[in-house]
Amino acid sequence: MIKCHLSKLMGEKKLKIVDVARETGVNRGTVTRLYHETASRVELETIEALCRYLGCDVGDLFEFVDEQ
Amino acid sequence: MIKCHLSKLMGEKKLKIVDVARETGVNRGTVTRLYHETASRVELETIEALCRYLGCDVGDLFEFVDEQ
DNA sequence: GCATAATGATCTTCAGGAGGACATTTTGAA
DNA sequence: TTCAAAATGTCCTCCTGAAGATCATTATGC
Repeated sequence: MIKCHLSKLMGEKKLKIVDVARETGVNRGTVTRLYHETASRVELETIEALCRYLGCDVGDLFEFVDEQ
Repeated sequence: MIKCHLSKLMGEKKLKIVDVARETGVNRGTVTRLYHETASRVELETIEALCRYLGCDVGDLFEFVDEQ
């Protein structure tokens, strides 16, 4: 599965969902879905905005977890 | 921007688009879009299949390139 | 206690990926 | 070189889910 670490990254910086949505321009519903890992599709634009805002790379945000 | 290194990864292994599509179960059109970097949205399921098949992590497949 | 902010949940709209079909190009064997 | 099969590019339709807005509920702090 692909694990999204947005909640962890946000937690480390004590960020709120509204903060991330407001500062990145990404829709709040989208941030919420990624935060709770209920998203199954992502816009590359969204990934870019989050990486830029969080100062991280794609690999920090998403991780491939092999669970055969 | 978010750069997709699928073409590079495929080139290193001398893989064809059909190979990747057939082996991963991902639609050929989707592989083509990622190969030519014309995709703007990705299914997490697709990323998972590609990572598993290529034996790489998400960060190897997608890279955040800051170009302010 | 109350006002404000934050979050969760739901609905509609719509862009674009998924999947399939067809045309064209490339490849390789005869 | 010729021809058939494979690979790729392109176009079309369908359908999912992000985007955006709104409302109800919960949390925060003054």
